[in-house]
Amino acid sequence: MNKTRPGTRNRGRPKVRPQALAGQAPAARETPAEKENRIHGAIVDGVMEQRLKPGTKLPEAALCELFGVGRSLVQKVLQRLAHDHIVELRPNRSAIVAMPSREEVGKLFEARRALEEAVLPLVAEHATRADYASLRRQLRKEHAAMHRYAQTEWAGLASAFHLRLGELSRNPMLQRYLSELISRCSLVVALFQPPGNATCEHDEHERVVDCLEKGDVRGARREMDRHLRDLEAHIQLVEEDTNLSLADMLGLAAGP
Amino acid sequence: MNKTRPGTRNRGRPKVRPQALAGQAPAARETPAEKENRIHGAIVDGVMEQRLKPGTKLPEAALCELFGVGRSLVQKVLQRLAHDHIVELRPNRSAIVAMPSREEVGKLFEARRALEEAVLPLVAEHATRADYASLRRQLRKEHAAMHRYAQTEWAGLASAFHLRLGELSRNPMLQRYLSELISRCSLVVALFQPPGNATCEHDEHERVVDCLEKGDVRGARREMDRHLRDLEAHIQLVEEDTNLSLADMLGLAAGP
DNA sequence: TCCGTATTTTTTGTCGACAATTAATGGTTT
DNA sequence: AAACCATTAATTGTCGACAAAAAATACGGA
Repeated sequence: MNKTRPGTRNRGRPKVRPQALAGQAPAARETPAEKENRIHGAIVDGVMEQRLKPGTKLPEAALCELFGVGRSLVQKVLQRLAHDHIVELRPNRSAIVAMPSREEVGKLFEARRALEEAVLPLVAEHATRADYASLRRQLRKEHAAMHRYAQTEWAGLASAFHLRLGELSRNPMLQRYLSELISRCSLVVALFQPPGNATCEHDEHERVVDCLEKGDVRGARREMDRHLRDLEAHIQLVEEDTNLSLADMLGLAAGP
Repeated sequence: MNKTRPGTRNRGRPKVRPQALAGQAPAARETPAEKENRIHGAIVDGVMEQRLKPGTKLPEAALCELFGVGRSLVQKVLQRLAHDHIVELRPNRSAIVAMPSREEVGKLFEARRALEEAVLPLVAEHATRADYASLRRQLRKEHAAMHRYAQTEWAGLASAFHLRLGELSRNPMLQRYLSELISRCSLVVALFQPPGNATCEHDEHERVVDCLEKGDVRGARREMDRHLRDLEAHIQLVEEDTNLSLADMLGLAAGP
């Protein structure tokens, strides 16, 4: 089901380029946690910016060389990524970038709607006037980016809005779950959305804030639900294959 | 090598008893995943049944000997437990059983209420008559256990009810989040509830099912909210220290 | 006796080595 | 050629070794 072209064998598969990490040398003294976050972040960024497409193999040895660390660390990071559903971890096989099925995507958005709505009452309960002001400021930036056609930036700001709502719930657990779902959603949105075909949401975010500020939680939930269904409706499935090197996908290409 | 003789300066701290794992010998051929689950399960059980109290240190070396595995596996399991917030992982220190603060407990229950209510509409949407029947059957068992004063069994069945609702939502992500929150709640409930002082919930679970079956989602949510607030209200904070051995806490005491 | 410091012991962080498993290759037969 | 099986190569699973960090202990002076 995966192999769309049965005839082609091992063509331009992602290969390691050992000198790639020279450009991104690790900082002077790095704490263990920083090391781990550097690797984790590099992979997450690669996935989010579509350099690492779903199904790409991530062999431990390659990552070790690219980041200049041992396998223990790489394994720990992969473990973490697997828990966030960013990579898929199969026994005795290379880890691969997660490729959610259409059904999973449906469930994913369903879960996100449920959680995002569940968070709104808490936001309304805790948010101060200053919080709303900062939300509005953020929305202005978002609008600006959209009209500048700065797509990646806009995408980032758009999910930042939802993440901020998670913060404003003042509940660490719900916030964490929500961020997880939002990340996964941006992943599939980025994935299934050919560049240039951005969902041009008018001001659905604004409407949510309007309702919240009026104290109309019910209305806010309704708007949010609509907004998220809109988002889901605009994605479409495409699958392809490139032959970039793994180092390139990770943004670790050697400098000039 | 390791000390084989009882410590001369043993102040009753949890210590390792190497022969303890003889009673719980690993099965003939164990797949890697099974191995991992065995360890994970043993610790989870230990925590859930209050043998492992919050703050108990879990040194890697001790766990290695107890379960007869290397440190890699133990580390992986600890990592996983940390992600579930069952243990706390501090850099360069032993992992300890998680000890949630009072505030965290509050937020925890808040999150659980939010999620548990968010799940109910989906349950109402997907559940068949057969599902409700099986729910009722489970409730009868629960009742029976309560009237038999089988506390641990009852506690297990009670959370099984909530877990079942998670299943019936037919949404893997929400189900996972909910299980996580439920586990943590049972942890603190078990923790803060002196044995014998069980919360005697009358039939709050039944009422939720009643509403669901009538299609009254709103009412179900109200009942669930009340039920969970009741539960939270009955816990109280106590902290103490025992001097059982780690092997005992893990239920790995030597056989006959 | 109490407190701050030096030393020893315990414990984790990280790595490479070897075994086990899976994928890739090559050769043989139909 | 295509399918099948044996062999080789690539990759993960698991472990113990060593170094670094923290804790526990021992020591010396006020």
